[in-house]
Amino acid sequence: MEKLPLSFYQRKNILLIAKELLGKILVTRWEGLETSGRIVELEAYRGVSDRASHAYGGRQTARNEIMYAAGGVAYIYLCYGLHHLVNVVTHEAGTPHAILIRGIAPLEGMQIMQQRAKRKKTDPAITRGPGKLALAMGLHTGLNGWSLQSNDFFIADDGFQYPKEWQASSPRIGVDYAGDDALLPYRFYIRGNAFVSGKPK
DNA sequence: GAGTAGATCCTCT
DNA sequence: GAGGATCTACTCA
Repeated sequence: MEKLPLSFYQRKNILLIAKELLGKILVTRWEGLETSGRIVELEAYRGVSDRASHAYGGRQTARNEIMYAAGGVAYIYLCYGLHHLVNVVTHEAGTPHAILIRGIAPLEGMQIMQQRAKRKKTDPAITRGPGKLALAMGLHTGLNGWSLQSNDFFIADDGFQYPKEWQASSPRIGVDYAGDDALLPYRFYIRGNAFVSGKPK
């Protein structure tokens, strides 16, 4: 299992990177507790020309500043006041591209995730959906800007690949406010996987 | 099972 | 001062 190199994130084609991230493994190791999961759903946010992106029109604020950094770091922010959402920054420095991780299939540390989620009802799908996923993996806004080359939070490749016919794309979720850009097929997911958010198809 | 209200707070206008 | 890259739980059927 190998950590993805900076060169992987710093390529310019975010849609290609997003597709290639499907099937990769997201790993965190906080305080000796390792949790990991295979990425099965994500969305691309293509910087200044994408109305759904925080950086649309070249906006640069204290919150999204990290999107302008060189690829290979995490962009984590708070949404709706209570959910932490995890993004991977891509492209070279100065171009605010990011990929939102929306769903993973747990591999290691399932019990730790359950504990972190503190669910009333037992729910196996605690890593389905961006908010829950961040909670289960122990990710929060304090980790904004974290390098994915570190040893406690990174994405790895174990050689596994989902068959091409399982990979699908669709419009993104929850971005209706973005007008025509809400229709762009920038969401990539694994067809039929239980850890993909939204209605099963 | 489907539809919806409420939570909750940071960020930008 | 408004609204958001969400989720849960409650209602009604």
